[in-house]
Amino acid sequence: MIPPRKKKTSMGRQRIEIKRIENEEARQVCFSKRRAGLFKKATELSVLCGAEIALVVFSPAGKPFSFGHPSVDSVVGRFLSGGAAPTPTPVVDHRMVPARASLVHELDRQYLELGERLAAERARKDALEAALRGRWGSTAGLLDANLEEIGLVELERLREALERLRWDVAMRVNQLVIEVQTRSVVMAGDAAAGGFVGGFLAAAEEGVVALPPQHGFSYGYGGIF
Amino acid sequence: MIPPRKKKTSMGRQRIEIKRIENEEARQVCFSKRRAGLFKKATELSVLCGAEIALVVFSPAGKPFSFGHPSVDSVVGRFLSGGAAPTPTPVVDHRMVPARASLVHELDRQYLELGERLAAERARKDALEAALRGRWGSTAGLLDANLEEIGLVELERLREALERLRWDVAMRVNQLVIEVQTRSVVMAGDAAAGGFVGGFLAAAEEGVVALPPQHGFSYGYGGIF
DNA sequence: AACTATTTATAAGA
DNA sequence: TTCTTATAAATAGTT
Repeated sequence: MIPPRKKKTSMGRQRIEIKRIENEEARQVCFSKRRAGLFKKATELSVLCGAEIALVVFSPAGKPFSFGHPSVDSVVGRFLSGGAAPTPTPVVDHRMVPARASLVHELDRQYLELGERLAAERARKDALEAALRGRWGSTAGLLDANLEEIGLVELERLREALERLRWDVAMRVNQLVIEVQTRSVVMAGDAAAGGFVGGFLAAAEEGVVALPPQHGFSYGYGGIF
Repeated sequence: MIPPRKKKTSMGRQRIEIKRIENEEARQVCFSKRRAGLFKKATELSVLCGAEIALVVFSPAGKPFSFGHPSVDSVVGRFLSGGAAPTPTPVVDHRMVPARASLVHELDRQYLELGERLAAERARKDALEAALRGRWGSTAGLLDANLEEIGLVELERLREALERLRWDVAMRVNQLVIEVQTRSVVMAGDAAAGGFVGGFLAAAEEGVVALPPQHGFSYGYGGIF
């Protein structure tokens, strides 16, 4: 019996790397699909487990989507007003500020955060020095590190270094973009070959400009970074 | 020919109806798994498409979990204020607390002052980092190079390496948070002791989930990295 | 928007 | 909880 050979009409799902999709159209398509999937998952979680959920997503184009159970407002409200602890704040690293700070108290929080960070910088400097030499000073290097074995202190060190590197590279790239732009005719061929500059020019055309993140200064909270 | 009978050690994934799970334990297990999945999806969406996302989830037990890119507050703030572009400085809603107006003003001044002092402190730290950065590169051949002299190809390679590393670190942190959460009781005492680990644990106990590492780069999409 | 081949997520069980 | 396994569900690349 001859198995009716069905021609493969599709390559099927391919594995992809989780990093920014540079192609604009592909990015938009992916966004649409995954947004749908994300909202579905959120809905299922709230139904299955009775969990309260608030989900707000802005598309790359700036269009807002939201889901809330019972409602975005109620959940966000509960989250924001959850723990305005007026009591003695234990010494907490600035990055670990409880995620429930109120939007209204944001300025207060940043003020405290700065103070805490300032103290933390001083207090941690020595430990930092030790950790650095001990772990990274003479090893194969940052890029070869086995993340599984990295501890919290080293992780923090890594984060800071990354932040700084990212900034340095971004600056260097901006410079290159400017240089390249001034001789676009000459570089046209090379840009296409490398892809990197081309991508940046494309980004530049979108009006994208790397902001100077005051060196390791993080506004974000509610997370490690 | 006797087909080697493989005993089915598992029923595999079974299809379930999307309705409230009445069994409390099963509900908790499901919540844990699906929460992890949901946050992963949210992270992937933000990375792949550069979408701004705020996700807040309360477990059946009332424990809060959150994820935000760039931060929960910034996204929620943008959402509440009608889709305006996110501002580097989170919006403070004065309307809700009119009595605080002057206080806010004063805080604002002190805030700036603190920032200046912090900058000085940071400068010292930078010197240290610079030195260390040089050593890492000795093997990798990238990090110790003078960025001024790095060409496009190398820059692209560096970018890719950073991209990967950034993701790995974020994942590793998420994993640590999860691990730590499972020992919150044991570690509770240490958390109060303060310091980086203490703060980390404190944050973890509150269900804080690591943010995607794209802080410092402004408008949701189009960033360099 | 629809179609599949695959990858990914996850329900059960241990 | 964590690990495993079989299977359901999501989705990347195409049409």
